[in-house]
Amino acid sequence: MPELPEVETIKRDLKKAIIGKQIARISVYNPIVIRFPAADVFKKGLAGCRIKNIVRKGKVLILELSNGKSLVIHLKMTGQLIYPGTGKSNRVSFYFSDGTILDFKDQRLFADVQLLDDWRSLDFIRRLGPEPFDLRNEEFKNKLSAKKTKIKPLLMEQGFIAGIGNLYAVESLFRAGIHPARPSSSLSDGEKEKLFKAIHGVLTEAIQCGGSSVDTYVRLSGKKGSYAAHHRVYGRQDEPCFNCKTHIKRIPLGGRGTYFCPKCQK
DNA sequence: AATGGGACCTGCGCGC
DNA sequence: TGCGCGCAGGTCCCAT
Repeated sequence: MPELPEVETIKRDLKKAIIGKQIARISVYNPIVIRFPAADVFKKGLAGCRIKNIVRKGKVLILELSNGKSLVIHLKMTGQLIYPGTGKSNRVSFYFSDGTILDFKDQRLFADVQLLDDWRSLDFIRRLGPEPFDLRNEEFKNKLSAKKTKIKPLLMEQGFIAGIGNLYAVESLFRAGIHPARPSSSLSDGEKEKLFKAIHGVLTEAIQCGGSSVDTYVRLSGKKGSYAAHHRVYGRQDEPCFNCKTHIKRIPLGGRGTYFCPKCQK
């Protein structure tokens, strides 16, 4: 699932590949994924634009265009951007004036794209919490103290902190040795700091690896990210903990599969 | 007010 | 072999 490290990887890949390129035309194979505006307006609004800059906010990817508008893309779970593409996308293909193609694909039809005048005024963006790498330890501690919610669903809340999903929430909590169902406010100062460092460590390493290719995630080139080999708990139900050999448990929390070591995480 | 659960979707793996 | 079911999860929406 594309979370912060995966979207950041795609952003960096895109920056190297398509900055300055001009969109000549667009093919829409399934208009449902175009959230705004209507498909014909979307196509007309993009034709002739150049890609000026690419930004990431949480899990959202923003392509800033030469006409001042922005293409806002959320990959949700199975969205993919492929470049150079073939035009054989199941959702949308962007044809550049140099003949190359950017394919936007999606298996489950959850991902969406929209063409906006001002991406900063989009509700979802405005409600986002701080970027993990912009957040300071002290601030993070205060935010945790103010909440009584279970820590794992809280970390996945985009309005609390931006970009963390199920996978990186459980990996961070394992590293910090914290049980995922602990109330946020019950964490000691030391635990809060440990968690802060764990989040930074996990996200940093995942970005260095180009993300985690579980399910359908691939980089812009179509190649996989390599961080899945470093997962310590995610998807490892009933397998032995790398630290203590205890079997990894899976419980539903926040409606999602939550993996943890019952011995290492208290 | 905060929290939990279902809906949205489709491919895959499992058990019978 | 083949079918049906559960699961995967980001976000929105509704109910409690």
